[in-house]
Amino acid sequence: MTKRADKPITLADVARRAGTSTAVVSYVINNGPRPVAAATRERVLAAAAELRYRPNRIARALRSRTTGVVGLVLPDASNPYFGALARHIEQALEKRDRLTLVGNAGYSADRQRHLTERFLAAQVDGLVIVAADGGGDVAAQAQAAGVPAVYVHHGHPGGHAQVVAADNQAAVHEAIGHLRRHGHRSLAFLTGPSDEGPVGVRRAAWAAAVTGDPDAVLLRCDYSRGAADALTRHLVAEGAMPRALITATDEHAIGVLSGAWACGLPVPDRLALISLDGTPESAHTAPALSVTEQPLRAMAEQAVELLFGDISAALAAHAPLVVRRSCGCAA
Amino acid sequence: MTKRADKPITLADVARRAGTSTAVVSYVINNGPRPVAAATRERVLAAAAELRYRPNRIARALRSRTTGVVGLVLPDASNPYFGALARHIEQALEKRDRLTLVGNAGYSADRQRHLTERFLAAQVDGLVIVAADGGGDVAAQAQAAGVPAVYVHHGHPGGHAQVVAADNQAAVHEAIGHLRRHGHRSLAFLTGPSDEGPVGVRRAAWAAAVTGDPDAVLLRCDYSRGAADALTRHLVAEGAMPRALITATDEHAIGVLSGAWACGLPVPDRLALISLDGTPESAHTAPALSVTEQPLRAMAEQAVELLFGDISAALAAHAPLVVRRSCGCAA
DNA sequence: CACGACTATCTAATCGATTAGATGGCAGGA
DNA sequence: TCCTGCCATCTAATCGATTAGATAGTCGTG
Repeated sequence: MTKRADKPITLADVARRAGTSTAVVSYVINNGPRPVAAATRERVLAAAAELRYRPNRIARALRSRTTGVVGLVLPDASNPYFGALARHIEQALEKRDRLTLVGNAGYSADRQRHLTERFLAAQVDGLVIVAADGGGDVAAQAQAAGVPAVYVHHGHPGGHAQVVAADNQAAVHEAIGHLRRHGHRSLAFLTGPSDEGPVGVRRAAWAAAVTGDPDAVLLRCDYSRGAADALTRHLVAEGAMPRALITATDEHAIGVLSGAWACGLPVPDRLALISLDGTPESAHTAPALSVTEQPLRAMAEQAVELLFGDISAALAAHAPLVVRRSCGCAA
Repeated sequence: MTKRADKPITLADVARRAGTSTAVVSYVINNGPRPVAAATRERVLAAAAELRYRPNRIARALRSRTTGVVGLVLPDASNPYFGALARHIEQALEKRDRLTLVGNAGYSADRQRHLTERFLAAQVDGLVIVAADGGGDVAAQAQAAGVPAVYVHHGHPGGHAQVVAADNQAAVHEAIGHLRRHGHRSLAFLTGPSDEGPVGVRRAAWAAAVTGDPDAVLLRCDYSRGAADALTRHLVAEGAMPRALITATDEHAIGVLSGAWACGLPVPDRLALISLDGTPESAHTAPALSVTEQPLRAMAEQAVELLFGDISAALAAHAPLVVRRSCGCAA
């Protein structure tokens, strides 16, 4: 990266121009902590404007020990669920005048730890962690350094950091209830390879609700459209495709839709489908997905409030059932 | 945000523990600029490890005038195209040991400018700008402050910042050629409300290729699935739906697919479709979209290389045609 | 007219890491 | 033995903003 050419304007430059000390300039810029005479204030403001002075937040951060920057650890921003969540978190932080440092940790505990370490070195004021299955307790790592941290979407079992998540159990019950009202008695469930995190909660809620049903099938594949697509084609070819399915994520649901289309399996006529994420994606698939909609915005806002200590505990937000076409309801 | 409780370990603490001056500790931590005796180096390293010393990058930044942080200005991270691009950019920066500050400017020139201002105050070492239609020339704003900046996806007309974009014109030609080989003579084009940026290039390339064809229809709607969905339903209801369509973005294509499904219009039989983005989304729609695939990763890497001065000009990257189902080709 | 009580400003220490210049010690050559 | 060089290390200035403590003016009152 090319070196910056001209030296930037400093507080001292403005002070010189306005004929005051650096202290009064600082008082003017920050409206305090001491008052400044109106006339002087004018001169300072004018000088700052003329020189196009821009306060150096790094210097301020060094002195005040707070950077106004919050770190956001994500699994993968290109997954629309996490992308949307990230966007809402960034917005909630922006509203509080904080900047957001992001990092994608993928699904690796190591990279998660490494990223957190770098954020801590950068002196972030706080950390929002969107954890994937099986990471370490990075919030503890941050808290050991005196930096507040909260989890969103997925907490660390045994850790004592706050966690913001939707009420997944209620969501699953709504989905199951709805499909049963459509007359389905046997409900399959498609989830990821492990049972950690909110996805595990979802699976457990399903399992509890279908105990006693010998036909209740548990399917698993990676969290990707491609994997769900392939699995669907395979099941259809084997004649083993269930008639009603709940998917743990939209990625799964979209992959199933794609596989079903490729096999000529009509949805919802031959396959009723409800997904448990409800990202904005789900409204415009073919057919449109019925979902329980994770309140991403509310979750993001709660996480930030928690981080700032504005609230002391997160409420499990309700994930309402949004009925569209894939469950079998009419348009 | 709660204040941090215990005072952090500083270089001076390590020096005291190791029985040396702060200078040697610094030399050890940074491997230079002066050599340190092996025995001393050991002692310093040991002391640092015992105290769990973590260098304060803010202090380092103040002194060295470089923060190791790059700002990334996005329109909207929850749009999967931008989300995926953001992810690749973050990764390319990470590879060079830089942290990424993100901000979503929406589609507002004002918020774009505001965000840039904040990034500059935070002393970013550089700026990667993914601009939406109609923003101001924020790269110029950065360069005036001596901070290098590059545009990705969309440059600013008249600005003299570097721009990384795919070869959209070639992509459009490939798409048109492919649909013509399917026997379509009349090709419609769906784009956004304005003709700025790469989308404008795409539209212009289409317009040039279909001059003389009185049936070539230009359609416009907002960059959202919902808008494209609604437009499609409307056109089908009016009997005005074209038989072959190129969409400027995947968002448009997905909306069209969704609308077509809802109207019972079969794709590709009654509507052949090619989209010009080719995000990962497009592989798992129903039916799978044929696209010209924007080389997001290559674009992200070029942008970062450009920012660091590793290359002096961007090559318009090729956006290959990926044939799937929506154009009418068989699986 | 002088003194306390303010008000408006200035001076200078501070945050933590970097690094040029100063210093001390030891080896080898004259 | 003394000097030159070199190596390892130390001292202290520096980056830019913040802010407590010191210092000038100003006003009112006894």
